[in-house]
Amino acid sequence: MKKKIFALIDCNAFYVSCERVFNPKLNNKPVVALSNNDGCIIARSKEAKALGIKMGVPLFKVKEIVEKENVIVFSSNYTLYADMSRRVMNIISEFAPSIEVYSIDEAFIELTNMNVDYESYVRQMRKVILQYTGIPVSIGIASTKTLTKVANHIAKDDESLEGVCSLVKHENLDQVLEDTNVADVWGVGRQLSKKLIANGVFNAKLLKNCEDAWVRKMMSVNGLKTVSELREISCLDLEETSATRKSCCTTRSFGKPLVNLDDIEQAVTTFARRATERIRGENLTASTVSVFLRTNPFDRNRYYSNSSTTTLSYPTYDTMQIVKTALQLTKIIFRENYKYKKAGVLLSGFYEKGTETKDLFSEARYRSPKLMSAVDQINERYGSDTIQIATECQIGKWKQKRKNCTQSYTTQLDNVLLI
DNA sequence: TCTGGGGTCCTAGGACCC
DNA sequence: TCTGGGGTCCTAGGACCC
Repeated sequence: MKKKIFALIDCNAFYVSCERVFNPKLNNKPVVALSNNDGCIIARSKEAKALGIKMGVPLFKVKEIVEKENVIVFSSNYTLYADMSRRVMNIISEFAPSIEVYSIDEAFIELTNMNVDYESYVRQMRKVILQYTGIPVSIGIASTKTLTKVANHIAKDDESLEGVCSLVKHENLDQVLEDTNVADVWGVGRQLSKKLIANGVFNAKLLKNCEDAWVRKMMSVNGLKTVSELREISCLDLEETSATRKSCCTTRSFGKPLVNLDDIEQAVTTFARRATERIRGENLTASTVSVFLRTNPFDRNRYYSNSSTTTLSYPTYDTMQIVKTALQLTKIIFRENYKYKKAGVLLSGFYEKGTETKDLFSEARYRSPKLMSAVDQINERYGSDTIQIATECQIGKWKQKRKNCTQSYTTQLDNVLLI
């Protein structure tokens, strides 16, 4: 069988890079971007990494370094990041016959049947992405997706490679794998790496040489795929057509703990509305609604967490219907005298709109599409959350912390920079 | 004081069937 | 003294990814 060729394009410190595009003064300075609610650090510039700031740490734990070293801190601006991502992905699409957008800052492409010199071809792509968007990327090339991940790490770590690393005709792949910690292999997370290391499997080369039966027992079927891919046997194809999703969840931590049912209902209403708007945008109806509530899990003294799920008597994308259901579920699981920190609404059991099983009353139920599409159009034009459900329309006590957020430079006309 | 959000997949175990 | 075998489906929990 002909060897396949994949490339993985990964934006460097993506959120930080987005901020730098619109504020070049940030170049060469330590910069970090935060998760929602200004909780954890989820993107770091090279300079911030060099200060020892780890991925995913809560901001308050590195406060000293941040203050002492003048680290510049941004609240996350997903509107901006999503739009910049779209631009990067569009450029990548022009360079490859097929693309899998794997996350907001990553994409796989397949180069198998392209009659080009892979390395110089992706270098050209890298140059164009930087020129058109200002976003620097790293690219790994290899014969399996798992190996492109390894290649990508090397491209990021070794500056002499100028952003591109190919393992396609690498003389000593085994040496590369030996230098790769087992925990850094794609598909090996915290728990698995602990187990593997306890069994003497420290690096990717040792993992590659494990027996299949042992791997199957240790890491289940997906582990077997990972190991095969380390052996240059491609098991994971490019997933171009994003399969219709199976669930859609909107969840937030609250800016401060909530005690009253009223306040929580307000938040749940917003979550249910947003989730419904999202599935409506994908032309799906949902048949199952779940709500969950929980207190702060870091405070074990008075911890409470619960969820409740119900199946609707018919699938719908009607905001009012889903909000009503979500509020009923909220009342079921709510308990007095707890400080709630987080809640969420999960929709699932999807149907493509129109493929639901019809019954005698279907027509009567579908009286809302016109109203829903009017709402969607208004929100599209004037900004999401322009039209809300009445219970949301007070000052939300649950609103998140977002101390230092930049503007929507690329999606709001009045936020466009003046030069 | 302060600890993200959004997904997918696999497995084990229980309920149920004949 | 002694209690089958083979199957499906569902769910909760745990693992992984970014």
